[in-house]
Amino acid sequence: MISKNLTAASTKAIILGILKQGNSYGYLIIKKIKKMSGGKMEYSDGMLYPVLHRLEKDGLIQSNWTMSEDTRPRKYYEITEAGKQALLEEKEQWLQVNTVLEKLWNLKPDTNY
Amino acid sequence: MISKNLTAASTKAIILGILKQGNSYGYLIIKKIKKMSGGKMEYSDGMLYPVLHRLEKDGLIQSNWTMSEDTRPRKYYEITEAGKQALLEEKEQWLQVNTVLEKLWNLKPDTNY
DNA sequence: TCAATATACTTTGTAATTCTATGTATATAG
DNA sequence: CTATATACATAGAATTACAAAGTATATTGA
Repeated sequence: MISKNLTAASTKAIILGILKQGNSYGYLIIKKIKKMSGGKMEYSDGMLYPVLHRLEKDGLIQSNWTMSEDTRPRKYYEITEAGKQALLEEKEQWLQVNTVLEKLWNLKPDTNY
Repeated sequence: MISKNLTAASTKAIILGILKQGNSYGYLIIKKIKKMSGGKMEYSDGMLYPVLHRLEKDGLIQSNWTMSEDTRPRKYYEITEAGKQALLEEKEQWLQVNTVLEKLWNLKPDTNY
C-alpha cells in the first residue's frame, strides 16, 4: 500500500492525467488507478469524490451528467485547459523532487552537498 | 516552490537519504536540501526539527550532541539500521507511484486503462 | 562597539485537511 | 431474493503540519 502522503502528493496529477486521456467518471477512475498501479494504489470513493469536487471548483475539470438507457446515470468529467496547464505544473514539480531523490539514491558517500 | 503535499511526501526519504551519506545536523540538513534542489525546496526550521524528532522517536535515526571549541553545540543525527530499511521502503513506494505517473505522462490517447 | 545577520535548536497552538463512516439508490449475478 | 457491484455524496472526527515565537551564541561589517 502506498503511504498517505505519497497518495496525497500524486492524486491531482493522476486524476488530471487520466482525464487527459479521455473523459471518465468517479467510479471508473478509481478502478483505472487500481489497475494502472497493479493494485498498489486503491482509492476509496470517500477519498476520490471530494477531490473531484475540489478540482471542479478550481476549474481544472468540468462535469456533466450523462443519462443512458443502458447504464445508471454517471457524472462524466472532462479536463479543462486550466487543468491541462495544472497538470504540466504538477509534472514539473514531481520531476524536480524526483531529481533530488535520484541524486540521493545514486550518490556515493561524501559527495559534497 | 514545491507544493506542500509533495514536500510532505518526500521529506522522510530526503532526510534519511542525506543521513545515509553521512551524519549531519538540523541546520545543515536544511541547507543541503536547498542546495541539492537548486533552491526549489526550502524547509523552515519549524518544519524540519519536528520531523527529526519523530524519526528519532521511531528509531530510524539517533542523535548525539557534539561539543566543540570551534563551534556551537550541535545535535548530530545518524541513520540506524531500521532507518536504512525504511529508506528502501520509501524508495520502493516512490518508484511505484513514479511508474504510474510516467505511464500517464507518456501515454497515447485511448490506451486501455 | 554594537547592530544586524547567521547559526542552532525547541515547542505550542491552531488552521487546515483528510478520509472514515454513513447514507442513498439502482443493477446484476448467483 | 439477496449479496455484491455500480455510482455518487457529505458530515465531522481525527490527524497533522507548520507558522510563529522563543532562547541563545557567533560572526560580520559599519
